[in-house]
Amino acid sequence: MTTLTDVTESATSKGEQTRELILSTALRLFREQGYGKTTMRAIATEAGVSVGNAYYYYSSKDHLMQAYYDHLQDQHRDAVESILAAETSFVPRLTGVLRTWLEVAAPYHEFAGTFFKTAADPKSPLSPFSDQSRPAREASVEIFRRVVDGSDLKLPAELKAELPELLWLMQMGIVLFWVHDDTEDLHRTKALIDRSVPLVDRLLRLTRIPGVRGVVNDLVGLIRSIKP
Amino acid sequence: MTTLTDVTESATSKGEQTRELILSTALRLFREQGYGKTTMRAIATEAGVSVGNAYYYYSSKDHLMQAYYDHLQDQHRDAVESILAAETSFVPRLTGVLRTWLEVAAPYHEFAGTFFKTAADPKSPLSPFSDQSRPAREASVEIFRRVVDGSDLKLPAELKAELPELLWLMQMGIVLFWVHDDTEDLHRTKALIDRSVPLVDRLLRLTRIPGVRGVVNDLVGLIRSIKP
DNA sequence: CCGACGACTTGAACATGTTCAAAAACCAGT
DNA sequence: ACTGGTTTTTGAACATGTTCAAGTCGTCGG
Repeated sequence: MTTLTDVTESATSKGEQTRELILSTALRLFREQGYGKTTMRAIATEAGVSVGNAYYYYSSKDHLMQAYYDHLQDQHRDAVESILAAETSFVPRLTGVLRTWLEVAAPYHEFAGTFFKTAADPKSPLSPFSDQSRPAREASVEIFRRVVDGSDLKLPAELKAELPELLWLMQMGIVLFWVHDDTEDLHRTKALIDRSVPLVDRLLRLTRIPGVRGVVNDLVGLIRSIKP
Repeated sequence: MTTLTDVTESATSKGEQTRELILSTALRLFREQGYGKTTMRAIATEAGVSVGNAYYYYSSKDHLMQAYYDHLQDQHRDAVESILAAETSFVPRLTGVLRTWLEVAAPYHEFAGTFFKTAADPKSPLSPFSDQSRPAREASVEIFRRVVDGSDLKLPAELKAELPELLWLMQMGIVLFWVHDDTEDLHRTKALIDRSVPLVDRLLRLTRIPGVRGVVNDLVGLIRSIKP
């Protein structure tokens, strides 16, 4: 299991070291006092650099969040590996991947609200639909593609091709639920995952019924038509 | 069809007049130059009051958006009346209600991005899931309840009871799509509405198939369990 | 008319994200 | 070691949302 300070591990050149120092300081402060209460001045002071220097490496406070998000993605990708290697049935694969996200993101739960606030702005590079977050998005969809491909699911090809993106969308929904979930130990979000995944599984198996098939095809067609 | 300046119609006391003046000035500037570029100072100057005075009536810039949102809701509720009165089949009823939203909100399309940015913050009173926006949300769900109840849809009772909230959620999704839609004349969002509504209709009719019925019941159960 | 009380209004002051011109540090190439 | 250029660093200045102590106005009981 990786930790936060890992971000400094791969530091090499002088400039890179400063960059990583600023990032890890920022993330620590975000975690300790929340995003809103953490000022750029505080980040700079704690990191032992000037305000302007922080802006030299991160052109805005939001970009520090972007960096955090990328870091989170990496952690999730790594943490999910063992599940994808060991498990072959669809339900535990998907459940595992989604619950792993919760674990990885847990330390930042409170701060995540502000993150998604920024991400909701279509003009922000942090928007999950923006061009700039395409790499992160595709990396995330890739995880779900592996969930599907490595499982015992039998599905019509067109649906199987779209499914990873749909699961990614499902995760977006769960994340939205998560940021609003202030129950102890996040048990409502966990319950949502544990109950919705089997439901998805049953829904997918329903596509064998002829009457359902036509609707699903239209649905896939609709999704294709609105995607780009 | 009501217009923006209507907000001043019901003005009575001195204070109320100033309040409405500030709001209409703010909305005009938001529309003309976007939310970000409109400063509180500009609003105050244009309205002929001091900055502090604007804060006396609206405790933050976000609250001016909240007020805008309420205004939008009212307009939508009124504009939808004729459709609900004239039409009895489900598809045109729902399509009409959704497209009417587009028309009412159109002048604020660009500014809406910023609106949903704020609304995405779980701690913001503008969040569609917050306590403070409960009245607006319930009013909106009420519209969809009328869409369902006044239509020729035949559905199992449990599903019919949950459907209005599901349609409200669908509208949230469409709005999310809308804020990202920068095509000419919003034709992608319109296409989404025109194609997804018949699909929803067909999906709902599928619930008559016994195999589907069980899954739908579980789905309704899941939704109920996570609602409060 | 007086005074007092609340509603309203003001603008300067504050906090914080961001910019930028200048200084410092660093790094060849000679 | 010197010089020219590039990278990095600095901190003061700026823009803008927000607060607040003080002022003004309107009204109502006496």
